Amino acid sequence: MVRVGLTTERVVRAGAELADEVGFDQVTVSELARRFDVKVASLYSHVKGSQDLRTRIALFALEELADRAADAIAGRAGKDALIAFADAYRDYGREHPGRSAAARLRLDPETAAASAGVRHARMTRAILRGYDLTEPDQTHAVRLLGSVFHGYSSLETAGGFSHSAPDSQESWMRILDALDALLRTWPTTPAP
Amino acid sequence: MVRVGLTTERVVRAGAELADEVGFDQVTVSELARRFDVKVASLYSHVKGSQDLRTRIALFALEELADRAADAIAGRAGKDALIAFADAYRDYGREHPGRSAAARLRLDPETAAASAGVRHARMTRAILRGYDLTEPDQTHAVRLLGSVFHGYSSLETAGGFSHSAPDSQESWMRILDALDALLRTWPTTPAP
DNA sequence: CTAAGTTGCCTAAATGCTTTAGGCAAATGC
DNA sequence: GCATTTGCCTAAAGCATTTAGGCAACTTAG
Repeated sequence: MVRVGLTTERVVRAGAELADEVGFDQVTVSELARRFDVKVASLYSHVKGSQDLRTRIALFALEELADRAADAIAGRAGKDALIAFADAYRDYGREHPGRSAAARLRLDPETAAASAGVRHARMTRAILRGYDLTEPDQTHAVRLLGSVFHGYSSLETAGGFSHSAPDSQESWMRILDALDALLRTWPTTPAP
Repeated sequence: MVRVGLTTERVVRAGAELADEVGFDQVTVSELARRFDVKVASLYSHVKGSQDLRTRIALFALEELADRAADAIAGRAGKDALIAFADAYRDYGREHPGRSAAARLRLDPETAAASAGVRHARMTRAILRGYDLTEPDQTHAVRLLGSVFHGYSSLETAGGFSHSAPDSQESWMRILDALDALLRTWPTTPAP
């Protein structure tokens, strides 16, 4: 009996790769076992089950994405920072569609609170310090940016913007220009 | 043998209700059979299988949502129309989380092209006629609005905005104010 | 270096969802 | 009333999930 050297870490990482290949909701403990050339039951020592595996992949993706975003904004400010930050999200979604979908998994409140999700929120606030927003407008803006990054990435991955002009890259740049302009002139009071 | 009176229509509708109760990705042909008090195999005359069922629920949701959005914008223009339209999306997500998730299912290109998705795109363009955007800025704006509606609804359903101030309704209103302002002053050329 | 303990992977088995094949009975139409 | 279509059935095979219990291979202490 040869030991493959499984650990929770390695299982989750392989799960993330599998997600990128076949889609996050097609990730299965059985397929993972096949890839490790190991019996299914063996994985249950490292992962509580299918749901636990998915949650762990989600946490892993959130962490990885937060690391990338942090790298992207380091040493930048203002619009530069906004663009680098936004690009980190979009690029992650294009390079790792499965992990990106995983990062959007609904987590229960305690898990979410202990996840890298809070780093994402903090970084978004940091970006917004380059603009002149008072609380609670800053919170509204955090939610807007989250929605746009999340939504755009999701639609783009679903193929929503392919096969039609102008290309996605063009729209993305113009949307970021627009968001930058919006944040600089954020309407304090409802427009007439 | 009593006949229940199954049709594809009824099966799909029940599937949509099931999705709202247990979540779109927990929808199962078996559970549906249980609810109709019918054997599983019986459903396979009405639906090709699990994947087909999910796709049909997605198409149903897209249609229903398009109808609602169309009602919402009828007789309105400008910011009024924008808000009514956006609210239709958000309300649908809150009333029908499962169907709303279904509407975000990735469809293959031909299916998508034949779906109510194209009505959504057309309506979004109609909203934007109230603003002074030239092509291709209109397309960029369509994509931005799609991302925001999609993303906000998805994050809100995931519980992202609960348990923190200000409440989601407040943010939503301020975000729509901001989008309206943005569309009225859409930056034609990248800001410096 | 060996014995004891721990860990890693195994076999076995139950449960449940999916899907196909083929059959009988109820509704429908001539 | 009879034939056809349609609706739901039984049966069975395949695969994913999950738990229980076992043996072999590492690790560590004496």
